[in-house]
Amino acid sequence: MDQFVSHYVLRLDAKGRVSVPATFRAVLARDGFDGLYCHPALDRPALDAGGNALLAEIQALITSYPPYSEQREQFALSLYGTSETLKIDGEGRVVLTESLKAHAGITDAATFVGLGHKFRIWEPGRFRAELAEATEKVRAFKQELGARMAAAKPFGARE
Amino acid sequence: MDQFVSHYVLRLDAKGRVSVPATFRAVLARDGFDGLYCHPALDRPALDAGGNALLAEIQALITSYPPYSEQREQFALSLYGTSETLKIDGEGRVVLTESLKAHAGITDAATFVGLGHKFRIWEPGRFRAELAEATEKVRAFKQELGARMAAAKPFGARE
DNA sequence: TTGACGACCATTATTACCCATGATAGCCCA
DNA sequence: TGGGCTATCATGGGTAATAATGGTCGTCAA
Repeated sequence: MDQFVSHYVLRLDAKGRVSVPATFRAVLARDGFDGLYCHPALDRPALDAGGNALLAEIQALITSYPPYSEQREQFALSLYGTSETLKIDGEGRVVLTESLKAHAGITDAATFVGLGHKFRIWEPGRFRAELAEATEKVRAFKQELGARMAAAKPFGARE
Repeated sequence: MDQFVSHYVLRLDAKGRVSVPATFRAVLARDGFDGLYCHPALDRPALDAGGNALLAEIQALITSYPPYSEQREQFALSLYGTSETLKIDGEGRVVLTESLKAHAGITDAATFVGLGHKFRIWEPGRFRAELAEATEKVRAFKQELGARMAAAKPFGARE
């Protein structure tokens, strides 16, 4: 598997260390990124984290705006400027910086959530609320979902 | 056969392991997926499971929404975030996580139901009820279908 | 010199891996 | 065509490996 899936709740120890889930570490290793790239999510009290795939996505977003444009400067600042490259120790743990923890409201535990090419880190209580809300909205979309899938692929299509 | 068909009731052992039906394992092997991709069904107390075909379907759904859109983030969260990639042991068994079992109400037995490119896992009692209800609806629908076909075309017409 | 950080080592619970058994179904051969 | 033989499957259990977590001890820098 080369995607981040599932979610895990892990605790921070007295030194602020928290284990990156072993399955996520395996994806990072395959991705070839040494360490963990991490930055505050743009519009949520959570952290985006990942490896080269996440970096590439950010780069694509920034370079989609012309050089020296306001948007480009602002995206570069708020993404690159707030990013951290965290070291992963021999046991697979990282130490989140104070500003990262503050943004997400993380104190003694963190929920790691796979989103495919990247994953997100939440304060567990906030994550439960976010998941409940997203699940609710996704259910409401179910009708549209059927229509979209029919348009995207012919019936019975397989890979 | 490269499709999941038929249904099987299998028991969980004391360690929470349950055998994936041998015929389903054969389909997974052909599909090339190592393990079992599994997530709670969106609008049913059951689990969707499968291999690359299911993963590709989910990926197609998510990427059908524009990057950074709210809908894409919500689908990614409620699908990837709640998914698990379960390992299949040497005897063809998996252990369902607590959250998966809770969603489906599975305790000591599970019904595996083939749905073509994926299959569904139910608590056996709930599955019987679901099947009865579906059968009822299909009967009603078939009557309507017969009436529509009769009205639309002469006898013996084919495409 | 004190506090933060990195490199190790320790512990425990869970998980993955291995072997064993009973039942069943398919097969071969008389 | 009946009878046994064998392969496969579901199931059960023991053990080794791994993950998460906690702690210790230097080292470097403020």
